[in-house]
Amino acid sequence: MARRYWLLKSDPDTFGIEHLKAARDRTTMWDGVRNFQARNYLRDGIAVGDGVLFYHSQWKPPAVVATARVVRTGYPDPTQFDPRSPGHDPRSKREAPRWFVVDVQLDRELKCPVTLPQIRATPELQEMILIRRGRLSVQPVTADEWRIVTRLGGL
DNA sequence: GCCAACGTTGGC
DNA sequence: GCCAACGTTGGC
Repeated sequence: MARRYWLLKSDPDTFGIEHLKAARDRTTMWDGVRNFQARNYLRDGIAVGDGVLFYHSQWKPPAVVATARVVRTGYPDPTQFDPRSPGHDPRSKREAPRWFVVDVQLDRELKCPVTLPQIRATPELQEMILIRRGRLSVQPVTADEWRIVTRLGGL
């Protein structure tokens, strides 16, 4: 299967590019997603080797800041079983987990972040789910969109 | 911090 | 199966 592309949003106050750079192997488990549509992509859609646009949400302005690569896919989010975790979900059972994660490894930091206003202002990017439908923290990106965004970012 | 968009939940 | 209530997301 051809390599596919995704955009993953994270609030940098919780987990941002600086955290990822500091992580062991520059790799992190992408936990905490609690939206079913996003969950389905994490569980069923994303494959090892797929490309990731790392996006800082809740930032001024929000922006794509780096590319990353998927290094492990589709396993249960351990935080859902942890009563002390903010991600705890009492409805999750070990044998029937509700929430899933992938592992991503930092690839390249963009030379200049590609901001949401910039994306909105780019005619070729009008079909991005980021624009068409907000509030989805895991979303597919086309190969064309990937190429345009990374180019705007100076890669 | 507000609130709009959207999805899930649950009473009936 | 409808739909109002509720929770989450995320731009502003």
